[in-house]
Amino acid sequence: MPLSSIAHQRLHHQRISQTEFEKPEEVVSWMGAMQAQDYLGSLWAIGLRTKNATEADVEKALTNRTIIRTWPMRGTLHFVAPADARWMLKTFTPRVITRCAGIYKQEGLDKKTFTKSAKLLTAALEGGKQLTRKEVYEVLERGKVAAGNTRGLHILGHLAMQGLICFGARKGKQPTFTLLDEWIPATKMPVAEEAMAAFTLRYFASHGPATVQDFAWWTGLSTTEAKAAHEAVKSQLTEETIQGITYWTASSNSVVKTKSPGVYLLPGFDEYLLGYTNRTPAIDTTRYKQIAGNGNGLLSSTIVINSQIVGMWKRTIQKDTAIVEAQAFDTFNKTQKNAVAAAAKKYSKFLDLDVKII
DNA sequence: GCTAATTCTCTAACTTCGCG
DNA sequence: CGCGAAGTTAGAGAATTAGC
Repeated sequence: MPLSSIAHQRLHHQRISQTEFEKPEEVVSWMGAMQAQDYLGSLWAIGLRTKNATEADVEKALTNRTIIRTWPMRGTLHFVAPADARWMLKTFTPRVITRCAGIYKQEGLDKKTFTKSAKLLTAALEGGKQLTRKEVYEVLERGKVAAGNTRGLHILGHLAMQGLICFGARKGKQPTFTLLDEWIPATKMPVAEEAMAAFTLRYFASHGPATVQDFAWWTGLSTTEAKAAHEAVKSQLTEETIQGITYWTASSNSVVKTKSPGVYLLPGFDEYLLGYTNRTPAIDTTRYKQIAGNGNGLLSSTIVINSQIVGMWKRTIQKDTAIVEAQAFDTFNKTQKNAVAAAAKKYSKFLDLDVKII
Protein backbone atom coordinates (compact mmCIF):
# COMPACT_ATOMS: atom_id res chain seq x y z
CA MET A 1 0.00 0.00 0.00
CA PRO A 2 1.56 3.32 -1.02
CA LEU A 3 1.78 6.30 1.29
CA SER A 4 -0.53 8.26 -1.02
CA SER A 5 -3.40 5.95 -0.08
CA ILE A 6 -3.25 7.51 3.38
CA ALA A 7 -3.70 10.96 1.84
CA HIS A 8 -6.45 9.69 -0.43
CA GLN A 9 -8.42 8.32 2.51
CA ARG A 10 -7.92 11.54 4.46
CA LEU A 11 -9.45 13.61 1.67
CA HIS A 12 -12.50 11.42 1.94
CA HIS A 13 -12.75 11.30 5.73
CA GLN A 14 -12.10 15.02 6.06
CA ARG A 15 -15.05 15.61 3.73
CA ILE A 16 -12.96 17.42 1.15
CA SER A 17 -13.54 15.07 -1.77
CA GLN A 18 -17.25 14.73 -1.01
CA THR A 19 -19.51 15.91 1.74
CA GLU A 20 -22.95 15.20 3.11
CA PHE A 21 -22.92 18.29 5.37
CA GLU A 22 -25.26 21.17 4.77
CA LYS A 23 -24.48 23.32 7.77
CA PRO A 24 -21.18 24.70 9.07
CA GLU A 25 -21.85 23.30 12.55
CA GLU A 26 -22.13 19.79 11.13
CA VAL A 27 -18.67 20.13 9.60
CA VAL A 28 -17.10 21.51 12.78
CA SER A 29 -18.70 18.81 14.91
CA TRP A 30 -17.49 16.08 12.59
CA MET A 31 -13.94 17.46 12.56
CA GLY A 32 -13.82 17.89 16.34
CA ALA A 33 -12.05 21.23 15.95
CA MET A 34 -10.87 23.24 12.97
CA GLN A 35 -7.79 25.44 12.97
CA ALA A 36 -8.97 29.03 12.67
CA GLN A 37 -5.90 31.24 12.93
CA ASP A 38 -6.46 32.93 9.58
CA TYR A 39 -10.08 34.01 9.89
CA LEU A 40 -10.97 34.32 6.22
CA GLY A 41 -9.06 31.17 5.31
CA SER A 42 -10.80 29.16 7.98
CA LEU A 43 -14.23 30.25 6.78
CA TRP A 44 -13.31 28.63 3.48
CA ALA A 45 -12.05 25.52 5.28
CA ILE A 46 -15.60 25.06 6.53
CA GLY A 47 -17.16 26.19 3.25
CA LEU A 48 -15.34 23.68 1.10
CA ARG A 49 -16.62 20.88 3.35
CA THR A 50 -20.21 22.11 3.15
CA LYS A 51 -22.73 21.68 0.32
CA ASN A 52 -23.32 25.05 -1.35
CA ALA A 53 -22.26 27.22 1.57
CA THR A 54 -21.25 30.83 1.04
CA GLU A 55 -18.92 32.85 3.20
CA ALA A 56 -21.95 34.70 4.55
CA ASP A 57 -23.49 31.37 5.63
CA VAL A 58 -20.42 30.46 7.66
CA GLU A 59 -20.28 33.91 9.25
CA LYS A 60 -23.94 33.56 10.10
CA ALA A 61 -23.18 30.31 11.92
CA LEU A 62 -20.65 32.24 14.00
CA THR A 63 -23.04 35.07 14.84
CA ASN A 64 -25.82 32.55 15.53
CA ARG A 65 -23.39 30.77 17.86
CA THR A 66 -23.81 27.36 16.29
CA ILE A 67 -20.02 27.40 16.04
CA ILE A 68 -17.60 29.38 18.15
CA ARG A 69 -14.00 30.53 17.85
CA THR A 70 -11.55 30.26 20.73
CA TRP A 71 -8.25 28.67 21.82
CA PRO A 72 -9.50 25.21 22.90
CA MET A 73 -6.29 23.24 22.38
CA ARG A 74 -2.62 23.36 21.38
CA GLY A 75 -2.57 27.09 22.05
CA THR A 76 -4.03 27.72 18.61
CA LEU A 77 -7.30 29.30 17.48
CA HIS A 78 -9.97 26.81 16.45
CA PHE A 79 -13.62 26.66 15.58
CA VAL A 80 -15.51 24.23 17.81
CA ALA A 81 -19.11 23.26 18.46
CA PRO A 82 -20.59 24.98 21.55
CA ALA A 83 -21.36 21.58 23.03
CA ASP A 84 -17.65 20.69 22.96
CA ALA A 85 -16.17 24.03 23.99
CA ARG A 86 -16.20 23.80 27.78
CA TRP A 87 -14.98 20.22 27.96
CA MET A 88 -12.17 20.89 25.50
CA LEU A 89 -11.02 24.03 27.28
CA LYS A 90 -11.00 22.23 30.60
CA THR A 91 -9.21 19.19 29.23
CA PHE A 92 -6.63 20.58 26.83
CA THR A 93 -5.65 24.07 27.98
CA PRO A 94 -3.94 23.42 31.36
CA ARG A 95 -0.92 21.97 29.55
CA VAL A 96 -0.85 24.91 27.14
CA ILE A 97 -1.00 27.39 30.00
CA THR A 98 1.93 25.65 31.68
CA ARG A 99 3.85 25.79 28.42
CA CYS A 100 3.23 29.55 28.24
CA ALA A 101 4.98 30.20 31.56
CA GLY A 102 8.10 31.54 29.85
CA ILE A 103 6.20 34.03 27.72
CA TYR A 104 4.07 35.19 30.65
CA LYS A 105 7.18 35.79 32.71
CA GLN A 106 8.79 37.72 29.88
CA GLU A 107 5.71 39.93 29.59
CA GLY A 108 5.39 40.38 33.34
CA LEU A 109 2.07 38.57 33.43
CA ASP A 110 1.48 36.89 36.77
CA LYS A 111 -1.55 35.34 38.45
CA LYS A 112 -2.53 38.65 39.98
CA THR A 113 -2.58 40.41 36.61
CA PHE A 114 -4.76 37.68 35.10
CA THR A 115 -7.18 37.77 38.05
CA LYS A 116 -7.44 41.53 37.81
CA SER A 117 -7.92 41.38 34.03
CA ALA A 118 -10.62 38.74 34.48
CA LYS A 119 -12.49 41.00 36.91
CA LEU A 120 -12.20 44.02 34.65
CA LEU A 121 -13.38 42.16 31.57
CA THR A 122 -16.21 40.41 33.37
CA ALA A 123 -17.53 43.76 34.53
CA ALA A 124 -17.13 45.30 31.10
CA LEU A 125 -18.70 42.43 29.16
CA GLU A 126 -21.54 41.42 31.47
CA GLY A 127 -24.97 41.70 29.91
CA GLY A 128 -24.02 40.20 26.56
CA LYS A 129 -21.62 42.94 25.54
CA GLN A 130 -19.06 42.37 22.80
CA LEU A 131 -15.90 44.44 22.66
CA THR A 132 -13.27 44.72 19.97
CA ARG A 133 -9.64 44.11 20.76
CA LYS A 134 -9.04 47.84 20.96
CA GLU A 135 -11.96 48.33 23.33
CA VAL A 136 -10.79 45.45 25.53
CA TYR A 137 -7.32 46.97 25.75
CA GLU A 138 -8.86 50.30 26.76
CA VAL A 139 -10.80 48.58 29.55
CA LEU A 140 -7.60 46.96 30.79
CA GLU A 141 -5.60 50.19 30.62
CA ARG A 142 -8.32 52.09 32.49
CA GLY A 143 -8.08 49.42 35.15
CA LYS A 144 -4.32 49.96 35.32
CA VAL A 145 -3.40 46.76 33.52
CA ALA A 146 -0.91 47.52 30.74
CA ALA A 147 -2.08 45.96 27.49
CA GLY A 148 0.65 47.21 25.18
CA ASN A 149 3.11 45.16 23.14
CA THR A 150 1.79 41.64 23.18
CA ARG A 151 0.49 41.73 26.76
CA GLY A 152 -3.10 42.34 25.69
CA LEU A 153 -2.91 39.48 23.25
CA HIS A 154 -1.69 37.05 25.90
CA ILE A 155 -4.24 38.25 28.44
CA LEU A 156 -7.04 37.60 25.95
CA GLY A 157 -5.61 34.20 25.06
CA HIS A 158 -5.16 33.20 28.68
CA LEU A 159 -8.67 34.23 29.74
CA ALA A 160 -10.08 32.43 26.72
CA MET A 161 -8.18 29.26 27.63
CA GLN A 162 -9.57 29.54 31.15
CA GLY A 163 -13.04 29.57 29.62
CA LEU A 164 -13.97 33.09 30.72
CA ILE A 165 -14.18 34.66 27.27
CA CYS A 166 -14.39 33.65 23.62
CA PHE A 167 -14.76 35.42 20.31
CA GLY A 168 -18.11 37.07 19.66
CA ALA A 169 -19.54 38.34 16.38
CA ARG A 170 -17.52 40.65 14.18
CA LYS A 171 -18.00 44.40 14.46
CA GLY A 172 -17.37 45.53 10.91
CA LYS A 173 -14.13 43.79 10.07
CA GLN A 174 -12.98 43.60 13.67
CA PRO A 175 -13.36 40.52 15.84
CA THR A 176 -14.94 40.99 19.27
CA PHE A 177 -14.67 39.21 22.60
CA THR A 178 -17.50 38.25 24.89
CA LEU A 179 -18.23 36.15 28.00
CA LEU A 180 -18.32 32.46 27.11
CA ASP A 181 -21.03 31.65 29.63
CA GLU A 182 -23.29 34.32 28.19
CA TRP A 183 -22.42 33.53 24.59
CA ILE A 184 -23.29 29.84 24.55
CA PRO A 185 -25.94 27.93 26.51
CA ALA A 186 -24.98 26.10 29.67
CA THR A 187 -23.82 22.55 29.05
CA LYS A 188 -23.45 19.70 31.47
CA MET A 189 -19.79 18.76 31.91
CA PRO A 190 -19.56 15.19 30.59
CA VAL A 191 -17.79 12.34 32.38
CA ALA A 192 -14.10 12.83 31.57
CA GLU A 193 -13.34 9.33 30.25
CA GLU A 194 -16.45 9.13 28.11
CA ALA A 195 -15.88 12.56 26.58
CA MET A 196 -12.23 11.80 25.85
CA ALA A 197 -13.15 8.49 24.21
CA ALA A 198 -15.81 10.10 22.05
CA PHE A 199 -13.48 12.92 21.04
CA THR A 200 -10.61 10.56 20.23
CA LEU A 201 -12.90 8.47 18.07
CA ARG A 202 -14.07 11.57 16.28
CA TYR A 203 -10.48 12.53 15.53
CA PHE A 204 -9.66 9.15 14.00
CA ALA A 205 -12.94 9.19 12.06
CA SER A 206 -12.50 12.68 10.60
CA HIS A 207 -8.70 12.77 10.35
CA GLY A 208 -7.83 9.11 9.95
CA PRO A 209 -5.69 7.42 8.94
CA ALA A 210 -3.55 9.20 11.52
CA THR A 211 -0.90 8.21 14.05
CA VAL A 212 -1.13 8.46 17.82
CA GLN A 213 1.65 11.04 17.59
CA ASP A 214 -0.50 13.09 15.21
CA PHE A 215 -3.32 13.04 17.73
CA ALA A 216 -0.97 14.09 20.53
CA TRP A 217 0.38 17.00 18.52
CA TRP A 218 -3.06 18.08 17.28
CA THR A 219 -4.57 18.28 20.75
CA GLY A 220 -1.44 19.36 22.58
CA LEU A 221 -1.73 16.34 24.89
CA SER A 222 1.44 14.60 26.03
CA THR A 223 2.34 11.40 24.25
CA THR A 224 1.44 9.47 27.39
CA GLU A 225 -2.03 11.01 27.60
CA ALA A 226 -2.63 10.56 23.88
CA LYS A 227 -1.55 6.92 24.07
CA ALA A 228 -3.97 6.29 26.93
CA ALA A 229 -6.83 7.97 25.05
CA HIS A 230 -6.03 5.95 21.96
CA GLU A 231 -5.76 2.71 23.92
CA ALA A 232 -9.25 3.23 25.33
CA VAL A 233 -10.84 3.28 21.86
CA LYS A 234 -8.38 1.04 20.03
CA SER A 235 -10.94 -1.73 19.60
CA GLN A 236 -13.03 0.62 17.46
CA LEU A 237 -10.13 1.59 15.20
CA THR A 238 -8.61 -0.04 12.15
CA GLU A 239 -4.84 -0.30 11.90
CA GLU A 240 -2.64 0.08 8.83
CA THR A 241 1.16 0.09 8.72
CA ILE A 242 3.05 1.77 5.88
CA GLN A 243 6.81 2.26 5.79
CA GLY A 244 7.04 1.22 9.42
CA ILE A 245 4.51 3.80 10.64
CA THR A 246 1.17 2.70 12.08
CA TYR A 247 -1.93 4.68 11.11
CA TRP A 248 -5.38 4.35 12.65
CA THR A 249 -8.83 5.18 11.42
CA ALA A 250 -12.29 4.69 12.87
CA SER A 251 -13.66 1.31 11.81
CA SER A 252 -17.05 2.92 11.24
CA ASN A 253 -15.65 5.04 8.39
CA SER A 254 -17.07 4.34 4.98
CA VAL A 255 -14.76 2.66 2.49
CA VAL A 256 -13.03 5.01 0.07
CA LYS A 257 -14.02 4.57 -3.51
CA THR A 258 -11.06 4.62 -5.85
CA LYS A 259 -12.43 7.28 -8.18
CA SER A 260 -10.17 10.22 -8.99
CA PRO A 261 -9.86 12.37 -5.88
CA GLY A 262 -9.99 15.66 -7.80
CA VAL A 263 -8.45 19.11 -7.50
CA TYR A 264 -8.87 21.40 -4.50
CA LEU A 265 -7.79 24.85 -3.41
CA LEU A 266 -7.27 24.64 0.33
CA PRO A 267 -6.69 27.56 2.71
CA GLY A 268 -3.34 27.95 4.43
CA PHE A 269 -4.09 26.28 7.72
CA ASP A 270 -6.45 23.60 6.53
CA GLU A 271 -6.88 20.51 8.68
CA TYR A 272 -5.69 18.47 5.71
CA LEU A 273 -2.20 19.57 6.79
CA LEU A 274 -2.67 20.97 10.30
CA GLY A 275 -4.52 17.91 11.47
CA TYR A 276 -1.22 16.01 11.69
CA THR A 277 2.31 16.60 12.86
CA ASN A 278 3.67 14.39 10.10
CA ARG A 279 2.55 15.78 6.76
CA THR A 280 4.53 13.55 4.43
CA PRO A 281 1.48 11.63 3.15
CA ALA A 282 0.34 14.82 1.38
CA ILE A 283 3.62 16.59 0.72
CA ASP A 284 7.29 15.69 0.92
CA THR A 285 9.57 17.50 3.35
CA THR A 286 11.41 19.61 0.75
CA ARG A 287 8.20 20.88 -0.81
CA TYR A 288 6.71 21.55 2.60
CA LYS A 289 9.42 24.13 3.22
CA GLN A 290 8.06 26.10 0.26
CA ILE A 291 4.58 26.42 1.70
CA ALA A 292 5.87 27.00 5.24
CA GLY A 293 8.03 29.96 4.22
CA ASN A 294 10.84 30.24 6.68
CA GLY A 295 9.28 28.27 9.46
CA ASN A 296 7.54 31.12 11.18
CA GLY A 297 4.24 29.37 11.60
CA LEU A 298 2.60 30.90 8.55
CA LEU A 299 1.47 28.57 5.79
CA SER A 300 0.52 29.32 2.20
CA SER A 301 -2.75 28.20 0.70
CA THR A 302 -2.27 24.95 -1.20
CA ILE A 303 -3.37 23.27 -4.42
CA VAL A 304 -4.17 19.59 -4.05
CA ILE A 305 -4.23 17.27 -7.04
CA ASN A 306 -4.61 13.53 -6.63
CA SER A 307 -4.39 14.00 -2.84
CA GLN A 308 -0.91 15.54 -3.16
CA ILE A 309 0.00 19.18 -2.59
CA VAL A 310 1.40 20.30 -5.92
CA GLY A 311 1.36 24.08 -5.68
CA MET A 312 0.26 27.23 -3.90
CA TRP A 313 -2.33 29.89 -4.56
CA LYS A 314 -3.44 33.22 -3.23
CA ARG A 315 -6.36 35.46 -3.71
CA THR A 316 -6.89 39.18 -3.89
CA ILE A 317 -10.26 40.86 -3.99
CA GLN A 318 -10.79 43.67 -6.48
CA LYS A 319 -14.26 45.14 -6.27
CA ASP A 320 -16.55 42.31 -7.43
CA THR A 321 -13.80 39.99 -8.58
CA ALA A 322 -11.64 37.50 -6.76
CA ILE A 323 -8.27 37.17 -8.44
CA VAL A 324 -6.83 33.71 -7.88
CA GLU A 325 -3.12 33.38 -8.52
CA ALA A 326 -2.09 29.74 -8.85
CA GLN A 327 1.50 28.62 -8.78
CA ALA A 328 2.63 25.06 -9.46
CA PHE A 329 5.76 23.62 -7.86
CA ASP A 330 6.55 22.16 -11.27
CA THR A 331 4.14 22.91 -14.10
CA PHE A 332 0.46 22.20 -14.67
CA ASN A 333 -0.60 20.51 -17.88
CA LYS A 334 -3.72 21.66 -19.67
CA THR A 335 -6.06 19.26 -17.87
CA GLN A 336 -4.69 20.33 -14.52
CA LYS A 337 -4.98 24.01 -15.43
CA ASN A 338 -8.63 23.51 -16.30
CA ALA A 339 -9.22 21.66 -13.06
CA VAL A 340 -7.57 24.43 -11.04
CA ALA A 341 -9.78 26.95 -12.83
CA ALA A 342 -12.85 24.90 -11.91
CA ALA A 343 -11.72 24.77 -8.27
CA ALA A 344 -11.17 28.53 -8.29
CA LYS A 345 -14.68 28.96 -9.64
CA LYS A 346 -16.03 26.97 -6.71
CA TYR A 347 -14.16 29.25 -4.35
CA SER A 348 -15.52 32.37 -6.04
CA LYS A 349 -19.01 30.95 -5.68
CA PHE A 350 -18.36 30.64 -1.97
CA LEU A 351 -17.31 34.29 -1.92
CA ASP A 352 -20.22 35.25 -4.18
CA LEU A 353 -17.81 37.04 -6.51
CA ASP A 354 -16.63 36.70 -10.08
CA VAL A 355 -13.27 35.02 -10.51
CA LYS A 356 -10.19 35.71 -12.58
CA ILE A 357 -7.37 33.20 -12.67
CA ILE A 358 -3.78 34.17 -13.21
C1' DG B 1 -14.14 66.87 -0.83
C1' DC B 2 -13.75 62.45 -2.67
C1' DT B 3 -11.19 58.43 -4.28
C1' DA B 4 -6.93 56.02 -4.94
C1' DA B 5 -2.52 54.85 -3.47
C1' DT B 6 0.59 54.18 0.06
C1' DT B 7 2.23 53.37 4.56
C1' DC B 8 1.72 51.57 9.00
C1' DT B 9 0.21 48.54 12.67
C1' DC B 10 -0.86 44.41 14.34
C1' DT B 11 -2.08 39.62 14.52
C1' DA B 12 -1.19 34.89 14.40
C1' DA B 13 1.95 29.83 15.90
C1' DC B 14 5.10 26.45 13.68
C1' DT B 15 9.69 24.25 13.42
C1' DT B 16 14.12 23.59 14.99
C1' DC B 17 17.59 23.15 18.15
C1' DG B 18 19.62 22.19 22.43
C1' DC B 19 19.58 20.49 26.97
C1' DG B 20 18.42 17.36 30.73
C1' DC C 1 12.83 11.16 24.13
C1' DG C 2 10.45 15.00 25.89
C1' DC C 3 10.27 19.60 26.83
C1' DG C 4 11.15 24.52 26.55
C1' DA C 5 13.02 28.57 24.32
C1' DA C 6 14.15 31.15 20.29
C1' DG C 7 13.66 32.64 15.65
C1' DT C 8 10.80 34.07 12.10
C1' DT C 9 6.97 36.74 8.06
C1' DA C 10 2.70 37.40 5.31
C1' DG C 11 -1.41 39.68 4.89
C1' DA C 12 -5.58 42.27 6.48
C1' DG C 13 -7.35 46.38 7.68
C1' DA C 14 -6.83 51.05 9.37
C1' DA C 15 -4.77 55.31 8.86
C1' DT C 16 -2.69 58.57 6.25
C1' DT C 17 -1.26 60.97 2.26
C1' DA C 18 -1.63 62.15 -2.70
C1' DG C 19 -3.96 63.35 -6.60
C1' DC C 20 -7.62 65.39 -9.05
